[in-house]
This record gives sequence, structure tokens and C-alpha cells, in this order.
Amino acid sequence: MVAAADQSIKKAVTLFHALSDETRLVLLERLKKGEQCVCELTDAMKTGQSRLSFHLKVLKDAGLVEDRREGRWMYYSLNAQVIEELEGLVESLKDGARSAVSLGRCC
Amino acid sequence: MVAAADQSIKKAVTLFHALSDETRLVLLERLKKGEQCVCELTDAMKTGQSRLSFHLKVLKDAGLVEDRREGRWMYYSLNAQVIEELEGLVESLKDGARSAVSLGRCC
DNA sequence: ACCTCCCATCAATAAATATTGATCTATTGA
DNA sequence: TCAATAGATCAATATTTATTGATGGGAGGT
Repeated sequence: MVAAADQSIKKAVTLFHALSDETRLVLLERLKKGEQCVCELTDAMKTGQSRLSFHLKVLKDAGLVEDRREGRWMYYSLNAQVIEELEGLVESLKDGARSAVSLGRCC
Repeated sequence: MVAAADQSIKKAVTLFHALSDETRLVLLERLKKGEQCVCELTDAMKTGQSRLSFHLKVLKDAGLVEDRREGRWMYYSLNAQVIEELEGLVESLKDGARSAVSLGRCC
């Protein structure tokens, strides 16, 4: 049995990892302008098709984007809900309710 | 000459990368309780000393934590300011001002 | 000065990720 | 059905990251 906190930390790792790459951040930046076809992205980013496909998959696996087929085209868009979750994660990094400072000797 | 946007994207990559590891997230979680000595962290996390030192360095290089020497001990603490920046970054991922949807044929 | 403790850094290795080109699948149009 | 197009996936390789154990350096204590 796996603790809930453990699950959530793994999800956080996945999300942050997806965001820790320049190509993927540029992709997200472009998707802010709205849903886009892979071919548009390929043109714009001037990079190999399989490379782009790989990075889109990383984003999709993390839940940051969603895809939709229309004829022969694939359209990708941001998943706003997951970005909300992300905000929550970052929020939780802050030193919340603050507890006792580590006074006294340690070791 | 490097564009400002380029600089900021690299900083984002560094931050997200620092966050994309379970050990490091656990460290940050512990530091939320306040400044702590490396030795306390080592005890608590039951892991090799050099491994912990490595991960603390990644966090420090990203600016997420700060260190302070006191006698033979090193104390680490969260850098709240960088966490604010991080919030800004996540915020900027959202589809903000919304612009035109990609209507029409692409390729 | 010498010893011990705390911790950073290094070097070697292991493990995980990314890139590239090739191949495979689904869809459309002829 | 056949050819063409969009894009995913695969296999091989290159590149990055992480882990481990060893070494080194600064602070105290004696």
C-alpha cells in the first residue's frame, strides 16, 4: 500500500520534470495562444518531427496538454485544470503555518 | 547577445529541474518547518551524506534554498523570494489574455 | 599541533533522458 | 485500391544526471 503523500509527490515530480525543458516550455508558451496543430508547431519551432512528438508526449503524459484528432491532424491544447493543480503544488512549497525554528544544538 | 526572454526561460528550466526530483521535494518539505542543519536532514532522510549534499547543491544553485555556516554546521533554509518567482512562472503558463483560436486549416 | 567532526567535492560508474533517422499506422483523396 | 500526408513509435546512440565511495578542507576541542 502506498501512502497518498507518496502518490502526490510522484505526481509533482512528473509535472516539474515535464516543465524542466526549454523546448517544452516554448511549446506551452505557444499553446497559450490557443489550440494548435502539430504541423504548425513543427513549422514554428524548426525542429525534427519525432523530437517534437516526443516532447508533446512528455507534456501529455504529465497531463499538461490534451490532444484531439481531426482528420489527419492532431491538435494540442493546454489543460488548464492541471495548471491549477500546479499552482497548488507551488503554493504548498511555501513555509505555510511556520512552526518552531530549529533552536538548540543539532547533532 | 541573448534575449531577455531567453534568459528567463533558462531560469525557469533550472527551477523546474531542481523541483523534479523526489529527494529534493522531500528536502524542501522538511525545510518548510524552518531552517535545518545538514546533519538533521541526513538523519531524517536516512541516505548517504554525499548524495544529500549533491541535492542540496542543486536546490541552492537554483536559488530555492540558502545556506549559512555556524561553527561546523551548515544550516539550510527556504528562499521565499524565489518561491514567489516560481509562482509567477506558473501563473504565466495559464492561457492568460486569451487570443484567437486556431481556426481554419493549418498545413 | 593534532585529532575529530561536519560537510563539500571529486572520480568512476550507473542510470535515466534526449536526439536522430527509419518505420509503422491512420486518414484522406484520387 | 493505391498513393500521399500527418504524426506516433521504435531502435540505436549520444548526452545528462544521479549514486557511491574516497578524499579534502574548515572548525572546534584537547
